[in-house]
Amino acid sequence: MRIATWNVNSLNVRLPHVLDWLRENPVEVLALQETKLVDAKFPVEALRAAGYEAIYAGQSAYNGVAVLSRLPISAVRTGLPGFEDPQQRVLACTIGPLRLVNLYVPNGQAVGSDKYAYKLAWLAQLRDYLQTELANHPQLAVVGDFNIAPEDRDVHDPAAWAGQVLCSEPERAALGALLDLGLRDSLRLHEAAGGIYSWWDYRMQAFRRKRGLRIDLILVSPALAERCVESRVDAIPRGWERPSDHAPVIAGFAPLDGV
DNA sequence: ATGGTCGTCTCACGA
Repeated sequence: MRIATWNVNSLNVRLPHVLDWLRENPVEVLALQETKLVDAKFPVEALRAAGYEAIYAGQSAYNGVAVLSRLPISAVRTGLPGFEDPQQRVLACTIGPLRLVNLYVPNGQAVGSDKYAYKLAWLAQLRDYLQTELANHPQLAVVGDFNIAPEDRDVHDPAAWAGQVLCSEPERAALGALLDLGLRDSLRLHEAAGGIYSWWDYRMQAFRRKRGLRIDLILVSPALAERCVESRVDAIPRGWERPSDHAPVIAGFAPLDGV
């Protein structure tokens, strides 16, 4: 089973890329962030024709998360329990033996800003939620745009980014608290090298200059980590015409235990 | 050269 996550920065604009990518990479599950679509405008039919069922939690203009799956989806929930929020950033579901939590973590704008405080509060609530999900679902994957580069090897210029939003110590500590639950960063199960990124700013020709950050992650529970045989970023779509600023991340698993 | 680009609810804001 292969799963993937991709911040598409408007599914309205990026639907052709998603369909093209799925033709080449027919993963069982694709989690999307920043769909920026109200639910009434979600392209259910185009995705069904491509072989994918969809669930989605959208809003106008900002945020929005969705899960596409070749297999039936059940036990759907949106949002963080105990955290009232009109921003659509969390979508959890069960697909066969897999429990999936799809996240669009707040960006945080700048260290010290109101949005940064919201990000840290959100991440603290997320930790409690994931503790519960992990207790209920041993085969748990937590995927999405985390808007945090875990370590300096995930940053093209760590000195320039030191202390900045996406790299600050409180953000990394909040991510560390998720890892302390027992979740593992799947890419690091297989790859120790730096220079692997999933997001490149649209400005300054950052992609051409290889100036990126790895902020899109697939975290896996211990039972999934044992079965994880592959995890990588597919940077190719970032080079397509009119791309998202993020690339898809893929993880592959040996057959999972049935539910 | 202290910006530079995208997407959207577009002359402003969020990322």
